[in-house]
Amino acid sequence: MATEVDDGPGTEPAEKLTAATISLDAGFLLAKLHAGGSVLNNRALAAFDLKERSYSVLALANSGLEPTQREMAEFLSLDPSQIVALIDELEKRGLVIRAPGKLDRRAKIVSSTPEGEALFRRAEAAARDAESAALAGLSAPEIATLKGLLRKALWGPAA
Amino acid sequence: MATEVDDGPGTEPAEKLTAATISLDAGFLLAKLHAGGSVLNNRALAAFDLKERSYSVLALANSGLEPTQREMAEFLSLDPSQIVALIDELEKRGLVIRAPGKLDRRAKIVSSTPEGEALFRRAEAAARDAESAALAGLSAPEIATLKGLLRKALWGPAA
DNA sequence: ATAAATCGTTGACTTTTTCAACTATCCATA
DNA sequence: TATGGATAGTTGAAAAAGTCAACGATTTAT
Repeated sequence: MATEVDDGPGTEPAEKLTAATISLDAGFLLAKLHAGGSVLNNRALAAFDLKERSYSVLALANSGLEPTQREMAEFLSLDPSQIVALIDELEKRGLVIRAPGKLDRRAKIVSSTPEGEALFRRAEAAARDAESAALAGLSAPEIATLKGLLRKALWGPAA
Repeated sequence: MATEVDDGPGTEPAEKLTAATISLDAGFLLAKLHAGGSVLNNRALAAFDLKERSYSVLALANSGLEPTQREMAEFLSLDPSQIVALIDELEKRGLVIRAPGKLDRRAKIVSSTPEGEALFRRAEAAARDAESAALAGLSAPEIATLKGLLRKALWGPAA
């Protein structure tokens, strides 16, 4: 991530390079939209002393799905050691707790404290607003279509 | 990014966490699909001693649009200093050249050498295959819709 | 019982990102 | 037509993120 995006997408200064063939590349488009959204997201989450990463960990801890750290790592496309650091931080702040896995005591299940849940609720609302800003160029049905396609690409028709 | 993705999407081992509300978050979906695609992309580009970053710079140099480094930086959501390093590398390999801007001599226009163009053609084909693999879960029309929505979100209905 | 595999953790290492200078050049305007 | 402020590229340093191999504790397979 770097410069650009000061007031959300749509405010860019010309973008003559959109004519380059790389702007038809899905990977590039995903990266660029993600980059712009990240700026807005992190800006919104900073009010809660969270970043995209710690927010997503907090979200999984709040899911009620009792995820292990390993599952979090895989789901978030992060190295297990990065999860350790993120959870250390959240745990230190009293937002999540580690508990030994019920049927596998090697694993640790991460869940949210009441404080963590309260913070998550507020952060979630802010993140939703940031997403709206990042996708302001799309209508509600278009956003639904977009998300549906992304989900299908990731997990197939099932999910 | 990190672990996962060994044979493209659709080969994941369960993904129980898809039920978490964060998997409805556009930012998360964009990041995750991009992460998976990046692994495939970089794997494919490694055969040409390129990474996603250097490939995208090479692509812009091959666009015929005579981009300046600044324009590249903004378009690729990178810091200008990162562009310097990427171009240094490509220039050292004889794939691109810097030329002073015609009407602004501060700016440097980056364009491709014949060698750079030849390499780009081959790398482009490999990148296309990697994209197909990353989006294997979608049909051709769905991919077109997805790209269209991403482009619209970024640049509005025009582009 | 034993061996191999897995989970979380640590620490080292590399890469990427961020940011503040600095030079050269451009632009505005007095 | 000078002069001041902005902008393009570059450099270098510092912070953050990513990669990877090892280890103890535990589980699974034999």
